[in-house]
Amino acid sequence: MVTIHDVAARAGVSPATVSRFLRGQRVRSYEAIQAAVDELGYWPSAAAQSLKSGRTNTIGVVVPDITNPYFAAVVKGMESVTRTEPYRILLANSDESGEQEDDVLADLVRRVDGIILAPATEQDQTPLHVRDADVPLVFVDRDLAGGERFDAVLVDNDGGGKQAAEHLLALGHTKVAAISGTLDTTPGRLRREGFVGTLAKAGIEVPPEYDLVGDFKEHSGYQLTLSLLSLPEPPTAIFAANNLMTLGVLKALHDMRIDIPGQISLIGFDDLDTGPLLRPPLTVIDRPMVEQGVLAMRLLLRRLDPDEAGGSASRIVLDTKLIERASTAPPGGWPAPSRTRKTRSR
Amino acid sequence: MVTIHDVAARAGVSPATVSRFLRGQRVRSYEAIQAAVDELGYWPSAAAQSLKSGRTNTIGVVVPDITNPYFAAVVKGMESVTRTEPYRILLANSDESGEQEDDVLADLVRRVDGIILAPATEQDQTPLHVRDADVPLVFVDRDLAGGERFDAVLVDNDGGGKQAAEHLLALGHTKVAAISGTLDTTPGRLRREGFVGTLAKAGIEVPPEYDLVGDFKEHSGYQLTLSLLSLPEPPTAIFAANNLMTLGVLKALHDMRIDIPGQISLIGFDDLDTGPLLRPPLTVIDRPMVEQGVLAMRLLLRRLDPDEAGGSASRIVLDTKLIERASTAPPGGWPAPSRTRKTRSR
DNA sequence: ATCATCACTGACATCGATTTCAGTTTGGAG
DNA sequence: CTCCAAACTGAAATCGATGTCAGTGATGAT
Repeated sequence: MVTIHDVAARAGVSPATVSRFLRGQRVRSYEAIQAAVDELGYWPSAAAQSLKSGRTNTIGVVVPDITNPYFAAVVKGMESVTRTEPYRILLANSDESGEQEDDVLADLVRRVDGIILAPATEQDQTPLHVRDADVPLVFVDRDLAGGERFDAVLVDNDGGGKQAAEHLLALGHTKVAAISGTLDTTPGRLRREGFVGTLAKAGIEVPPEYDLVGDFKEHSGYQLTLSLLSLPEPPTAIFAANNLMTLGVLKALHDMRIDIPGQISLIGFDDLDTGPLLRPPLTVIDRPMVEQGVLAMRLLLRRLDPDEAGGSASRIVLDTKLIERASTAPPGGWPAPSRTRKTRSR
Repeated sequence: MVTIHDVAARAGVSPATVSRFLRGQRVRSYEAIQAAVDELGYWPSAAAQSLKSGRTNTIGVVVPDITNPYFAAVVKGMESVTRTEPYRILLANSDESGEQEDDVLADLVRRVDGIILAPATEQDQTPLHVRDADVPLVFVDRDLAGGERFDAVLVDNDGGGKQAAEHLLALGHTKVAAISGTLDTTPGRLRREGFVGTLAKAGIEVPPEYDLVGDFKEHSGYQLTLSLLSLPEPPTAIFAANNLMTLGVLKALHDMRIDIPGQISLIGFDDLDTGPLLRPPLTVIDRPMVEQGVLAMRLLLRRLDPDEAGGSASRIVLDTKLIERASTAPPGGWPAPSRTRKTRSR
């Protein structure tokens, strides 16, 4: 490895002068130094720089599942911000597991300047210890109980659940099932509350056998749908609380040859690239994805900027939006009460 | 920040002894040291360790687009391997651009112990300079001209193109279009060659207006399909060389109200989670995804293991597999010649 | 020619952990 | 009780870059 000493020796100056030159200060023998740098192909050691400066120029990003298109988009948004900065992203999967998250965080705090986290559960307090290590922490997608003093980029999950419920109500559904995500995550809990609560206000109770809880993974959407179909009286509409579970529901309905939306309407949370191309095109609650990553990374970089750091926590909450496609319709072929419906496809 | 000196002071020993204890050597006052470590919440500084050891315990991963489900799956595979190792993944997007890739690589070589790369182009020689920095390099998905001396995990792209062609031939198609990926990437070039070459051997030429080249992104699949449809004589089948372009084709065909496979058959390369759920379920050339990431990471870690390093380059080539679904059928409703077809759906 | 000023330079200490080397302590044998 | 080998310990050097500080050299004014 070629060090700053080698460059200094070849240029006939001291390492201090080479260092000054590299940091843009004026130096008498800059030509000789530049030549030495080029000829030796010198690049400063990141480890040595980190040790001296206390900064790693690295951001830790922990998501539950990078193959979930939502998180992939969020990470891409983050990446687009760091591209023009000296920062890089250290990526880790928690696999929706609190323990794995803990392990990974313990390791990350030693290596990064800041962390963006989508916590596996709301209850886990480990992430708060990250603060002890003086590593700024930003939440994205999911919040933490007691995490109010941290920056966060969230969406209005409750409002999204409400939009889904109102859509089904407007179509005239009364036998409505919810497949929620893990209830100790922010989106799992709030989407359900928004959905079930709105139905309750309209006088429609979701009975326990319709009020199911999955784990945000495709398989649970599939399984829970099968259990719904085995009920003596299956629902006429299903709300699935994230993209992967929605796919699971869709697969199960296909496998059981259920007509959508003829027999059962399906509304999901989070749009998919393939959303408009599915059988049938999915009605979903959509939200900004790439933008969430961009915002989260900007918040974090602001904390890392010595001029701008400090200040109270920024808690950004983005709005969700209903995208009506063809997977929802009035129940049992009955006409929708008092409302014109346009089926949209992108 | 609490250092090894603080621990040493509290335990009444020298830093050297603390260091030895932490590395598992026998030490007289291990109880006092352990207590001091716990009470102070000491974790060794990664930067200092890297400086001393010359290792960062970090692997750089550069892919063209993390939102492509294929690459997301590959990265997940890599992650599953590093989980049980002390290594972490530094992720970067090249966005299919050689220049961005160069920038990122120049930065990465200073920070990582090894790099896994899916090169943006086959021609770019920059990655070879990575070798100069003594950083082991493994290719995944895509190869580099002159990169034969590096480890690589690839698939039989040529064979995959051939499978696609044979499938369409068996169905009786003669007016067949190909939407290839960038031709200066391995998969772009080889999939086209396998496809066009196989058709040629069967006596079917793909005329220039059917022989189109996209950029692996959805939009190009969309645009090129529109251009195919505007021809006086559109093809009866389209082969799209990756998942995203296939979606673009599908959207274009939907938007133009083309019946699939009635008017045009579509076969893609790379399966999607939603593949079986699309309108119609897609016939594709499939290949291992997560497994490719696993294999690539294993190869790299082997190079990094001082006991096992060395040795000549491992070049792993995996097989592709045809998955027949409903997006392909004989042209113009004609019956397939001499072959029974089963439509599979997962 | 002399001196004050400014621009630049190099020796050295530093960041935190590890390793070497020259001790010191311990335990057991005699 | 003495001595020796084995086990353990701490001071100091090291990894590579950078910041401090006490200069050295150049420049301009008188």
